[in-house]
Formats: sequence, structure tokens, C-alpha cells
Amino acid sequence: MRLGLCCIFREEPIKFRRTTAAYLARQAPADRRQYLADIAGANAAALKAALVYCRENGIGAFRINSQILPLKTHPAVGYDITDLPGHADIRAGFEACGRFSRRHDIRTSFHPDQFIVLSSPNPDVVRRSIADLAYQAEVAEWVNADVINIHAGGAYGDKAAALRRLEVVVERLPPAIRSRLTLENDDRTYTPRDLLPLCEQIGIPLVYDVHHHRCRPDGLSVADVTARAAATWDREPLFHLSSPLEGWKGAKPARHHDYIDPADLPVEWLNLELTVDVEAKAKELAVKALRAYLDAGR
DNA sequence: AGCGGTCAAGTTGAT
DNA sequence: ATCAACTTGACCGCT
Repeated sequence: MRLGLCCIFREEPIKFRRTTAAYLARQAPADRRQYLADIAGANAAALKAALVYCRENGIGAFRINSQILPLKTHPAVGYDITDLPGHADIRAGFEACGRFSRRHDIRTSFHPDQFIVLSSPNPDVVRRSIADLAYQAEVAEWVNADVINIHAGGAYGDKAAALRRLEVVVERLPPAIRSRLTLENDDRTYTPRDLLPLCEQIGIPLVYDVHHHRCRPDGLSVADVTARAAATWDREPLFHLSSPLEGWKGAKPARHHDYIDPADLPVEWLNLELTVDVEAKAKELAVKALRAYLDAGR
């Protein structure tokens, strides 16, 4: 089982830079481009450092923050990579990450945030979402990321209709997005039971988040969803795991704990060829702790 | 140098 | 009707 680290580090001094639209808007255009170029270059270097850390610590996957090129598609201060001074070097930095990822078999992925909604009845929301996915797909090409994982979005009072809209949009996506796109069950709206039929029908892999499934049960067992979700993948499946902050009987079980309680790791996942992204607030420490637990148990 | 308010976006559900 | 929760810090203006 390959364990994955999500986006950031708790103790290791590897940081990704960001900025704000308000700040950028105040800068003269040339200053703005240079500032963004500095951030992009720094983030390429940070990604390389993250991948090296993963390799040296037995971490087999890394999720890349969707702000790796901050505000890339912002309506007022968005930019093309070729607008940035030194853009060839910036791109080369990301491509070096891609070669490292291939050579050392560190799987990388993207998880666009909640604003990316392909099922929205608002065409402008969908259009802007696709623009953001296109940016992440471009970086994914550079860095050898095989997954861009999103949620199914809102229900708008009619889940079936929303999923039909989603299907239409997905089928029209450009190949760089479509070939990487995956769907994940969430903890309030779309369960595995809702998503599996669509995933099976049009060939979108399901990222099975067992914590969300436990927060929002749908009558399917962990064993059933594990098998059906794994079958939606034409490559190594990617699943998500976390533990509840205050236990399963706490007020808000959806909130994530610092670490993974090994009891939350489904026994059905053991001995599968699988990537498990560890969604735990102690980040690399939690991944290493779970790794140690698994290695000790063999 | 350190502190704290603020940060693009959508949707749901708790208050 | 409003607002926190999603991810969670990092940034930037101010002292």
C-alpha cells in the first residue's frame, strides 16, 4: 500500500508560497509579473523538495496544492505562464519534478477545491471551473500527475439532474483534463451509491473516501464500495483515509484528527495495490506513523 | 521583527 | 437571514 501526503508539511521546513488578489492588483504590471514569477519558481523548488522528502521517507504519493500557481485563472489578476519573466525556467523546474516523480515512482495528484463545480446550473460557474481545471491539467502534464480529483458539487434539490449535467460537461472536457479527472464521494451530498453508477457508466475513477462514507452512510458496505470503486480504475486506485478529531461519537466527526487511528483503516484495503492519501493534520508525521504501524504488522 | 486580520470562487446546513 | 465548514496556512499591513 502506497501512502500519500496531502499538500503541506507540519514540521519539515518546506513551504509553498501564495499571494492575494488585492495585493497583486496594487502592483504595477511589471512588478506583478516578477512577483508571480518569483512565487512560481519558489513553488517549483518547493515541490521538488517535497518529492525528495517523500522518496527519503517512504511516502509514495504527494497531493499538490491547487494554488501552486496562485490566482492563475483569477478574473482580474489571472495570467498566462508565458506572461512571467523566466517562464521557460519555471516550466523546466516543474518538468524536473515530473522526471523525479517518474524515476522514483512518487505518484502526484491535484485536488481542486470546493469552488470547482461541474454540476452547477450556472454556466458561468462551470466555465470558470473548467478554466481552473485546464490550468491544473497543464501543470499536471509538467509534473506527471495522473489524477485531478473533484467532488460532484451541489444537489440543487435534484441530484439525478445535477449528475446528468455533470456527465454532459465531463464528456466535453479536453483530454488533458478528462484523462485525469476523478470523482470523490463527499460527506454531505454525494455518497458512493450516488456516484458509482455514473463512474461505472462513463469511466470516471471513483476516489473512495471512507471517512466521508462513514459520516454519510448509504447502505453500501466498505467492502462493497472498495471493490466497486477499485474496479472503476484503469490504474492503481487512489482512496482517502482520515480519522475523526473527537472520535466517531464526537460532535463533528467530519473534522480530521492529527493522526490516523489504525482501526479506521479498512481491513479490505490491506493487500490491495492501492494509493491511500492520508488526510490528517499532522501531515508527514501522520503518514510516517501509519507507515510504521503497517510495516510493524507484517 | 512580530502580530493579527484577511484571503477568488460555491454549496450546504447549523444557528 | 447569516455564517461556519470545507483545506489550512501564509501573506501583508501595521506597529
